[in-house]
Amino acid sequence: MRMSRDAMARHRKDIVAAASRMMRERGISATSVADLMQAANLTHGGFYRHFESKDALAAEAIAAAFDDHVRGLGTNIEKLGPEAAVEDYVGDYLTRRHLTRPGFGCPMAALGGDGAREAKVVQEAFAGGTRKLIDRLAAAQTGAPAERRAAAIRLLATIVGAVVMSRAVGEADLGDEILAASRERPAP
Amino acid sequence: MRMSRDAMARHRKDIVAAASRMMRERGISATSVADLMQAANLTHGGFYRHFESKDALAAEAIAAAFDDHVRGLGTNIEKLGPEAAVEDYVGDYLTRRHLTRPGFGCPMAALGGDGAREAKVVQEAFAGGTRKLIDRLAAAQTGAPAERRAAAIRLLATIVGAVVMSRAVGEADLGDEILAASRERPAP
DNA sequence: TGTACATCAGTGAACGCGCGTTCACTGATGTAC
DNA sequence: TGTACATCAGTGAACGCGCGTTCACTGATGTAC
Repeated sequence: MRMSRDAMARHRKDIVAAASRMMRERGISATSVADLMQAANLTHGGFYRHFESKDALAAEAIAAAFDDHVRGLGTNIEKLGPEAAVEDYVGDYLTRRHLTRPGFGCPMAALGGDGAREAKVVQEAFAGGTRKLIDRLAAAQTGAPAERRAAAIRLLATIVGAVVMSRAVGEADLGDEILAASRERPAP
Repeated sequence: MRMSRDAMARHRKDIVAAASRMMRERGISATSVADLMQAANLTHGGFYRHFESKDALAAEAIAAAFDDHVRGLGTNIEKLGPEAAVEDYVGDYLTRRHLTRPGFGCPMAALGGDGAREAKVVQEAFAGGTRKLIDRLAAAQTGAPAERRAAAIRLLATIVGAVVMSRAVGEADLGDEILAASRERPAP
């Protein structure tokens, strides 16, 4: 039956939230419309009242994941100051806890590999989210202002690569070695 | 009809080579058995005379991709010496040419994201290949011997992350900025 | 070395299954009066 | 404010499609004699 506008808006958010988490856990194509609608306590038939296609939802889910991720970093910068916040961010990023809970972690580490082969609308969500994340990290960077952005990108590349590799190898010892080596940063 | 042992061995290699390239281009699950058998000039029905399952082939294809990749680096080390070879390796890695030809590039950058959700046998192939790549890079590293392995891992993480991010955003300008920033290495 | 025959690599149709998407239907919501 | 009714969010069956895997069959290969 017809739902109230409020209920519909709530359902839409539930679907995006379920997709944001489930896609980070399983990958985009391995997340079926039926599964995620069930996770949002709905049936799959109603999906197309909210989204034009699965791709359109994927784009929104990824944008939402980046927004959540960047918001966490921003909150910490306000609380701890830029230097300590970045240190915290990297420290949390390169942990076994992050490795094993991709649904709550960095969308680039969880889905960046998929992104290369996704529809343009999905890649645009990656681009927008990545810009926001780089901007935040660059603003929190110390060192010569002209170099802050490049340093932020390099830092992000290192931790994304470390988590992708650690997850791919599936071996606790090799994975931990990769995390540990990436945690040590060479003296600037 | 029955094929000679030589023909069968050739076909097996053709299948692994086709899978190694196609999986890096399309992802593991998006590469269908029928498509890759066709790429190897065979029909899909014969697949199971060679491999127990698609997962078993994926593991072999990834191991082969790492072997090719590591062999290229090793050849360069012998030709140019460790320092110049690593510089060359990183230079080639962080190029638009590498971005756009994943089928011939680093298997970790192309498939690492998929690896997190694959069967154990596939993750073992990632682990084996990653160990070989780290070993080669570490041996070619300059600086304090105790730090060489960690430095190699950090370097690898940075370039893998840079390529994953560049491919995911799909935008030439942002992608190029990520490559360029990752190319500049902070003074040691 | 020659021959009879068992083996088995490759073929192509078929299997069950899950996918994204569509659709007729239901009944509470929102609106026009 | 109350009422009649058009709208449409959600349901669940159905659609065509491609997937990994299986199987009966074919005929060249490899082997036993």
